[in-house]
Amino acid sequence: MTKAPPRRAKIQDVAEAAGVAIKTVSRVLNNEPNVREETRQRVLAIVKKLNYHPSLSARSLAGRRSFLIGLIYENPSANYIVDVQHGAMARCREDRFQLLMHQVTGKGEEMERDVLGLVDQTHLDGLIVTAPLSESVDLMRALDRRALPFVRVAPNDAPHPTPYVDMDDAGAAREMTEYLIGLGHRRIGFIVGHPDHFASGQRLVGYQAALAAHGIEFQERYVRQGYFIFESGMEAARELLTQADPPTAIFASNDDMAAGVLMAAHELGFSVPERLSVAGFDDTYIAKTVWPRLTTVHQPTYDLAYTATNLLLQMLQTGAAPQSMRLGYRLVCRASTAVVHK
Amino acid sequence: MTKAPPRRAKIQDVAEAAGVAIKTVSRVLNNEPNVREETRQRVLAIVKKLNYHPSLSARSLAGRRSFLIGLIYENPSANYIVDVQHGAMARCREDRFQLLMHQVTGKGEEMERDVLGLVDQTHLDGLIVTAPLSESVDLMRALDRRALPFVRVAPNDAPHPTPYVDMDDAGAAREMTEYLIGLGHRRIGFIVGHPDHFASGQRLVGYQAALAAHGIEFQERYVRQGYFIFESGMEAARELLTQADPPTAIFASNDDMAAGVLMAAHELGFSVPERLSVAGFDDTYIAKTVWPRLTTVHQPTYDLAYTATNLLLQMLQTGAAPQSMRLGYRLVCRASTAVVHK
DNA sequence: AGACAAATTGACAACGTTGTCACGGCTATG
DNA sequence: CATAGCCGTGACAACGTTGTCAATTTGTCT
Repeated sequence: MTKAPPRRAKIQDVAEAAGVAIKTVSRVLNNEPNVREETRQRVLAIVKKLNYHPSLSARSLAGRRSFLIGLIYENPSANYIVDVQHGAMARCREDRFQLLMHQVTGKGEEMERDVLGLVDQTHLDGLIVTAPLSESVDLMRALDRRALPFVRVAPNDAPHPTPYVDMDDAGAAREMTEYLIGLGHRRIGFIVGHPDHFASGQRLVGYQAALAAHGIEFQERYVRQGYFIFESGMEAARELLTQADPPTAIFASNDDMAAGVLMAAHELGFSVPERLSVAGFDDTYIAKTVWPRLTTVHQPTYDLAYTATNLLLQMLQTGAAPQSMRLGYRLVCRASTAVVHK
Repeated sequence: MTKAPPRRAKIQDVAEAAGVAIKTVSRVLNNEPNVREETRQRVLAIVKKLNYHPSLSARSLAGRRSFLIGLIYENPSANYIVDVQHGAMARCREDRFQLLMHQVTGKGEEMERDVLGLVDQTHLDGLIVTAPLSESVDLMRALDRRALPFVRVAPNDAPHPTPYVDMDDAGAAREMTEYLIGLGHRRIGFIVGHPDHFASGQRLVGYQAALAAHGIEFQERYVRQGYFIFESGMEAARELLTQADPPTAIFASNDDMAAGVLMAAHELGFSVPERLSVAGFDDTYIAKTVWPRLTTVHQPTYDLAYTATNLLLQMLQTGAAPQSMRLGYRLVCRASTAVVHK
């Protein structure tokens, strides 16, 4: 019954079985040139037969790289970060890299220590930095000092030679605002995202640009500061809706806050979308599960992460920094917005 | 300006600076006994001064363990899995283990190949298996064959010597059902969870037990099969609500499905909780963001994962399988349930 | 003081790969 | 027909730790 667990095959076993030197096996496994096709096939057959898998540790030690990539994030909504994780994971699998997720604790120096601790302990080959961590100049400098390749899934606020992947936040926000204007709305509330995020400012810029383009006066009283979380959206909406001449539409800088707006609207008796239109941003899972379903900007979260990981792997292989990329968005019109009420 | 990136300190550098052998440094770093306190302090000082961090690869290679733990999951809701991840991550950090998340693709044999591929390639020290993967007897056997320690975050349906961490699904479901009965409901709909999950059956058992205890006849027509996702809850609720004598309350086996029930109720004009009470299960983020907020069972997701990881690390250190554990739940009564309408 | 046990330390060989370099055989070139 | 160069291959030394075991120091008991 109890069979001793079979010893793991090592490169030597494969080499002996194939009648070649271990170095040749190594060459085959790493797709190095200068191996005769016949030899390559013979080795591959044995590898399969023995179910041989090279030891990550040995490879790392000898090859001076860990095949480990880090993904650091601060405190995003679960739906968002899971998409990011899966995008990065998918790309890593293609090249047999492993992904180490790391939720960063603290701010400022404490945050830096946390990240550098991870980097030092695990000897990562590269790092994927999500917003708003990507906005810390100090962190980027520290990573440079360690000569650690990294890419950012975030808009490039502070110019840095490192590549990044982003989307046109300002353009998307402008388009959404224009959509609301097109529905006849003139008093449009806006809830700003977390001040630590560069994207927050960009989305505000887009909102303002749309108003200006349509000759609508920008009014401070229709703008509130939020923090990308549900409660902050609810709170902001309460303030916006309880003033005289309340907005007929509210555009929140992400879906979580937009869901908060819905909650406040329900509490205050504003029916959506009859008396109040609500728009979100991101198109995360929550947008489809609240009632009414949210009109929002679809952000290609999965693809952003996949692409960022792709750039990072390119960097590791070529040693050179590839071009940054900007991915597209698209408006998703659902049930939370409608033509303005009389 | 451009300073050559300083070579990483290695154990030899520490040893020389401290005037001891590398083995002594190794002993200090691994908290091994038989090092004089004075020596220990001297070494630690140098370690700090040089910002020395042992190489994971070298440690793994020499020590024959990877300090890597896998966490595999299938396709759970984002809110749930993020809690699991963070619970496991927190415990890993305490012992300087790293966590490798892995979303499993496929079912049956394909799923097994996927998991074993991960295990073989990374040479994991241990694995955390979440439901419903934990229900595959074949997978568990395969892990045994590889002599890989693992724990399950799931109820123990198929007895296996490996420890698990779970909660009392049947008891919780029974309590929630009794709460609804206490509100005067007699026609209580129930949406079963995904059939692959053992917990689904347990929750149904709890529902049935509550009905029986209060002399309420169990009726098939008030029960529908769901799949733990939003759409399936919505679909099931549509069916339940459009029959003659529809239920006055619906208990969904998780929050995502309960949110779907709310959506269906809105569509069909059933106001919640006035005409229909709705209860969920899990107490994930979604329960607090839908309107009305969901009455649900709080499941200690984070703690389940933390505890499971703790058991796994104990296993790795002692070599023996520790006791399985059962954690507590609690009813969270919010706005989606009310006394039955006339 | 001497003898023995325990605590502390070090030398050296693993661990399983990849990098470097050398070697023989073959092909193309003059 | 010699010669240079490339291709395919292998021998062997890293890589930076931990495990083993022997050597040395320290402590304890007569």
